[in-house]
Amino acid sequence: MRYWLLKTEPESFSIDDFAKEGETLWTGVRNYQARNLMRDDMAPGDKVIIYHSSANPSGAAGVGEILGDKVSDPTQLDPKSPYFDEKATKAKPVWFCRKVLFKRKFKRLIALAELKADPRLKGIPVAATGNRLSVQPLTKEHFFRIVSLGS
DNA sequence: GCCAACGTTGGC
DNA sequence: GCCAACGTTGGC
Repeated sequence: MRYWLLKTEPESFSIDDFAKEGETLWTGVRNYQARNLMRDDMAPGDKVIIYHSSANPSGAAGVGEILGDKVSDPTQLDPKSPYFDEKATKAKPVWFCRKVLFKRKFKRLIALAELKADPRLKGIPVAATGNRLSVQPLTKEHFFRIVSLGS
């Protein structure tokens, strides 16, 4: 089993939206490295930290779990979607997503400043300068440290 | 709103 | 294949 961090902008999809919906297709990833991680390296049962980006403050908001196999991202075929990709076809999709199950919301948001300051989270990708990847691998230790900070 | 960091595009 | 220009992300 692997552990991941998934970024979302709470203005468009927050941990509360996620809690309300219960499960969601994690669409809209449009970066090849992030896509490859979602498509090739995720597996059902993997655990994810939901991270609020471009927020006040930004930080870790809760936990989810990967459900099922990779899925063609339906937004790439929708001309009305901001994620529409004219190079993609139904037969040859370019972008993939996963269904993610809501597990829980943290008792408090663990702000980025706190993630950066925690010695047990040394080396965590989201704290690195300029790291824009929206899907990031986490070590088991880092994952459980964040969970314990949020419990 | 600023700007640093990074990814992508496209000319050559 | 190099690299400058440009667009985007995302913290502050």
